[in-house]
Amino acid sequence: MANEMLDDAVRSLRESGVRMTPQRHAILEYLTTGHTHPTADEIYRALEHRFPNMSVATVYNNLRVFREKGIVEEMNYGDASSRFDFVTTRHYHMICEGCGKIVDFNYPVLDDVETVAAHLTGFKVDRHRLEVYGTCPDCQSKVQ
Amino acid sequence: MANEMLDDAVRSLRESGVRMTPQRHAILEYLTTGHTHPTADEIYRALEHRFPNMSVATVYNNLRVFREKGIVEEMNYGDASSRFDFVTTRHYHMICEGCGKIVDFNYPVLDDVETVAAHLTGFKVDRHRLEVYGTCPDCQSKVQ
DNA sequence: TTATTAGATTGTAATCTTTATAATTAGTCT
DNA sequence: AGACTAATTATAAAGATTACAATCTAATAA
Repeated sequence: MANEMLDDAVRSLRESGVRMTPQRHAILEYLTTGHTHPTADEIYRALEHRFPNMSVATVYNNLRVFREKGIVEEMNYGDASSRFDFVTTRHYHMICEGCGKIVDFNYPVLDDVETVAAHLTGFKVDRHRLEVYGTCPDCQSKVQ
Repeated sequence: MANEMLDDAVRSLRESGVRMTPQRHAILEYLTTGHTHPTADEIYRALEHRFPNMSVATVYNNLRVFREKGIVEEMNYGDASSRFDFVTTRHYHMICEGCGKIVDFNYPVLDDVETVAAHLTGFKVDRHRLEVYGTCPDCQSKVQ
């Protein structure tokens, strides 16, 4: 079972002159294998047994590179640390205010907002970000 | 020229049992007089000449109170510190990726997104947040 | 295959933002 | 005015992220 997302990312990075190191590859692998929305520290702790000498700075450096190349999206929500999401298909985020859980959901891309916003502000629009906040089913049942 | 927004905020806070101190009043005043989207530190520095003994903690404490009461909105965007926005009418934010400038723009509230998201995820929806990123006119002319 | 070189990693310290804590001060209510 | 309780202050601490210099290594080509 090949990991196409991983392969694509590696290829795309190589093509733009980014070297592939074992640590870098492992971070990409982690992001593309079901681990959604981790923090930098979560990635670091998940990989430190494979790379006992890896520095936290390496995780941050790579996440910055990936962000700059459009491979991952960085999210700051609330007061916690940043979370990083491998960019695949366009989706938005539903965030639980109780436990911080993040769930993806699909919705038609809001192109009209970008058009209107560009017209009103004079900005050259690049992208937008939408997050919906609420209470997840687990936290709903806990409160009752 | 009275500041209605300020008066409303003070009244609403008083009614919910929040005491009005000179520092607290000054922070509200700052937020309602044309200073949009400041950081906690910007507020602190703007007021320290009037309140030489004021602590940074006071600014943070008050911003938390205001946020809990729905008087201000806290925004974390990018890697910088939180910015705080006095809540008036519903609006969204356009953010410049070049210089960090934030401009408000109005757009019909995206109720439908909340409904769909609630249906897809099972969350109980509370609110949403939308930000558009791009390049402001100033930065556009600089780049050329 | 080896040498080269620019980029990547490491380890650590430093920075920056935000929160915690305890003591003091000061609004608000009666 | 007095009492009660919240707010402020000052400081320390925590936590996340970045800076930096030294070392290492992936990619390239001889």
